[in-house]
Amino acid sequence: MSSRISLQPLKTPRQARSRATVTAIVQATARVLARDGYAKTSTNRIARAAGVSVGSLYQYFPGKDALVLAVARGHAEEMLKLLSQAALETADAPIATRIRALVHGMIAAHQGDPALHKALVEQVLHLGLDHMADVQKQARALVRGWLAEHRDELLIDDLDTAAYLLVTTVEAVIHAALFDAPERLTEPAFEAELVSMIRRYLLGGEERT
Amino acid sequence: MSSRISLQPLKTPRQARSRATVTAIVQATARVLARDGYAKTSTNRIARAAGVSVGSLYQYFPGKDALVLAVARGHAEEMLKLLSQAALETADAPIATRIRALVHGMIAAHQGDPALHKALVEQVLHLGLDHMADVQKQARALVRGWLAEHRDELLIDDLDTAAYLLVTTVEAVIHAALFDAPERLTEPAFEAELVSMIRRYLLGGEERT
DNA sequence: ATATAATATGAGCCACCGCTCAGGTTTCAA
DNA sequence: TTGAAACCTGAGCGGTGGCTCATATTATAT
Repeated sequence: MSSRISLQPLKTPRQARSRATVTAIVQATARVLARDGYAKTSTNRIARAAGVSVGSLYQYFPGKDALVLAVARGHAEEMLKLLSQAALETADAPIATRIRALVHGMIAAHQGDPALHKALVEQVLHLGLDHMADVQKQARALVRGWLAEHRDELLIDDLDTAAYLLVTTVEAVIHAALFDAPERLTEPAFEAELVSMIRRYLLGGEERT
Repeated sequence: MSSRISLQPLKTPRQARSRATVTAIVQATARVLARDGYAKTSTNRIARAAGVSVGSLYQYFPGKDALVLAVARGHAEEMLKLLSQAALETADAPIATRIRALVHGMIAAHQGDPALHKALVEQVLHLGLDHMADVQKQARALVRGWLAEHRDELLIDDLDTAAYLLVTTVEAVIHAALFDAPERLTEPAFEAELVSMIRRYLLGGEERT
């Protein structure tokens, strides 16, 4: 199913000039993706937006997919950093607070450039998730570790499945909202409800919302 | 953003022969979508797979998108039917049972043709969700009504937000699993965990999984 | 200063895609 | 039986997209 074609950059730039070219191309990819959406994103367009010729583009990237993947990887790593940072900052806070912080962070991270996120979700599905498998694995490991810290306070037993479910749920729900009603992401009610779903899943409790 | 172009079929077939052609085309669309994925799906391919000429195709559908939408709509309505049916069949059962039945039904419905579902998710994102908005609205209304039936037993207050969150979560989680690990859908642990997340969200409770 | 490697250019090839249209075949009603 | 309407056909048009390659420019090493 998933192509085994390498999507890694081809030649690694040696001079400062070419390194600038490469970053310009990646940034342009993000811009075009955000502005024109998936369908209208072409290598020629990207090259033009980067102020670079198509030839240069193909000197460093094997094709369109590699570019998109590069952008997607960058963003995924941003998310990952954000996640671990939020976990660190709330290290001593009660669990409920930590949950809120994590969910809030994830939602906030998607506010920035919704159009880009939409295009990326679309494209990543198209390319196949296996190219992002490692990043997702890291995210799950992070959450799993965090669940383990609070193990005795939690209702769940199977930490692996729980971590998978949590990561998937938060990501998927945010993405879904992004697509069919971006303004919902800013509504406090939405965030609060997602938080309380997770909180009750992990902690139980009879308190109403 | 979203095109206002009508995606309805153009001419309505009058003779039995042409009705057969139309259904053959729609079915072929589903097959090609499932087999070749979004990228390689073209009108010529669909026509060939349907044993029909492109010309015939364009006599009944304004374009590629209309075809995909027709398939997507069909599947969405199947889901809807399945949902309301499951709700009816468990009308007198305790809530926990109903939750399990609904989740199980949704998961089971995606077992059939995972590849087709993948392609559809991809395509629907690509076309814009607004074309499916009515179906999703119906689904939310259904769940909302079902929540209202049990209102006094539930911890939630804002039924609308809850319904939105529930529909989105179940759909999104299933789709996510479909993409990065289809076999997970068959694991009982996965289903059980999703069920208990929802159960505790709605009912609270301290019982462990 | 000069040779060599690294980098950049962009017109254009080829393959494919959505879609049309002029002309054939089948069905139906009178 | 016959004419009109419904239906089907498929070569091919216009367009685009991914990608290459012959050539030009710039950096580096000696």
